[in-house]
Amino acid sequence: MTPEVFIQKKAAEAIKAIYGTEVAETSLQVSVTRKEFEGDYTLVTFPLLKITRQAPDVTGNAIGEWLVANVPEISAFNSVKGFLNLSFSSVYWNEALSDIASSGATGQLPSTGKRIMVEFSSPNTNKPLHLGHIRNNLLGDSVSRILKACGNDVIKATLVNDRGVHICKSMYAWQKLFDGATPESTGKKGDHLVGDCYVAYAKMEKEHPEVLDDVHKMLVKWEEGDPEVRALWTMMNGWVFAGFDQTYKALGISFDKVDYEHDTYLLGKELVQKGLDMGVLVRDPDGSVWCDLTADGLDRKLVLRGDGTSVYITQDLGTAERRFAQYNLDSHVYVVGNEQDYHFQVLKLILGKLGFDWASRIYHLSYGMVELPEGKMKSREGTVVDADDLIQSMYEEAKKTSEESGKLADLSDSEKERLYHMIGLGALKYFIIKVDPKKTMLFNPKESIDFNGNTGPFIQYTHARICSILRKATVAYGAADAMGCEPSAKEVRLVKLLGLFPGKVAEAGAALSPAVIANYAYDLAKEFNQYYHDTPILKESDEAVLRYRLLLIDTLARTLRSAMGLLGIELPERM
RNA sequence: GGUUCCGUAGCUCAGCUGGAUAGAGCAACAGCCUUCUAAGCUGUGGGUCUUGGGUUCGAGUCCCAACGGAAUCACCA
Repeated sequence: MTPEVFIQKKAAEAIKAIYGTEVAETSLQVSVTRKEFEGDYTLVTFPLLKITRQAPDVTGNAIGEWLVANVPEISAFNSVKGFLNLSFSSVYWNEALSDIASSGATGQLPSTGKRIMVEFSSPNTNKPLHLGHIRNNLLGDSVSRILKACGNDVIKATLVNDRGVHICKSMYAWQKLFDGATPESTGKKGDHLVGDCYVAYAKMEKEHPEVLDDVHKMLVKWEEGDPEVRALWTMMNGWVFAGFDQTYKALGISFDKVDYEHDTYLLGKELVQKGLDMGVLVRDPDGSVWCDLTADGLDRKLVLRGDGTSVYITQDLGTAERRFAQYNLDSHVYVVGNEQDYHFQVLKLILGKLGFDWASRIYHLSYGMVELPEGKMKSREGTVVDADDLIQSMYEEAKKTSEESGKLADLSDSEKERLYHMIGLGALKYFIIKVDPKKTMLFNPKESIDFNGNTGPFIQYTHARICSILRKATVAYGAADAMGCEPSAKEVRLVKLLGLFPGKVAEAGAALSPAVIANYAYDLAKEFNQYYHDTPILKESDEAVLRYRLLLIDTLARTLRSAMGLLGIELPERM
């Protein structure tokens, strides 16, 4: 039970005892006491004045006195205007720390028995990944971890967009202009080589618009299974996949289930027939099939062309149906940019009309674009921030900063490599993930991502500091040592923060927002650094206090690891 | 034009289901390393929370309108 819920319960008892009125526990407002005031938690008494028919202070004092007299955990109170500030006893905080320490501070919530699929990344195979994809990948990966911590069975899925006009364009340019170049012959990463083909094609089409006809012919041949076109397609996609794998590996991202569009693009047609039979969909005279959404405030939406071929949404309908059935899903999260808000609105509506009750349990995690100071990234204008380049430059930055500090001279080269990668990636991931997903965010390549202040490396550094102390400690300690000390105000603040973790995990899961966890981890790290600055730990002569402090910071380090782990960020023991 | 999202310090961002004097970081300035890691800590300056109404004991938060920005409204994906 959280302290807030505990107070709600006890305050309701107090009101019943004093005023003889039953109030719903959940209607009582409890919050953390602002630091300018004495106390740990605050009960807002304004809403109760209707019941008590007394002035705010009188009401506050009456309830406060009852709580102190009848609830051992509550040791003191003061009432300021409509705010009743309550202090918990040291014993209460010591038990709280003991509980957290013995549970391991993992942030894992009890099982819900639900299975959720999270689809993210879903790249096109005609160009390398860029910063926008990084945001998608990090959000998807982190939300998967968070939903798992919320007690769900999570399946990470991606749908590779490996067929269609876009890849034919790259293929066409390669045939015409690249003289048999391969990743091996050019030393270029496969996805980048294919990306170059795509750029070359765009240029070619601008000068000779007629080449588009050839590309369409190529697409028709692909659909007919023409061996030559298929062989080229297989080869070039292979290059791209190899390149993507490398980038995913560098980002520390993986999938449980990979779908390919060449397998799924024909799905959904049976569903369209079902919709027609149900009368949910209508066929126009030209043979095209539509869903009328005007009653829902939207337009008519095409779901099948007059010639019987699918459009984008057709396969999405079919893929969703297949996934829910095949995996017995309870819900499905799609991590897709907010440019597709309309698409998902339509998708949910149509699936609902087709009679699937799970349609309401489809969630579109709609995230904002990453913009540069000069505006949107445009691949045609060469203003995209390439994922591989960015990861590499973060590594370089981390290496430079670490070498300047000179603290790691005794590490082996491979340990250093690992550490630089961890720090560079930590900086990048945190930078992106700390921002509320739905907001458009800004990235300025000229001011490279910071390593000071509210950043990933700050939290990593805090962790390394704690580890350094724990390494030097010569006494053993355990959860029982939580009881051995009268905690200072700062220690109480830390324990209070530690206790928030499970609630933050739940909040982040409900909101599909890893940013909640990122900001929490920062608060923890910040609070620790202040504590660290003016509270000596290893020099403490009272052994009971020393053990208490070691336990406290150890629990802190564990919580930081768990929280940052949910963001896919590792914390080093030294840096 | 319709729909959706956004607007908080010079810049990048927090602000939980409405609660006390709106918070961090960066940048600027001033301090703190013979003391557990200075990627840190402390302090100073910086705000009519876009604007105007409304709801109520109480609004950055909820409602309405205006202004500003973004996305989308394809027989593209």
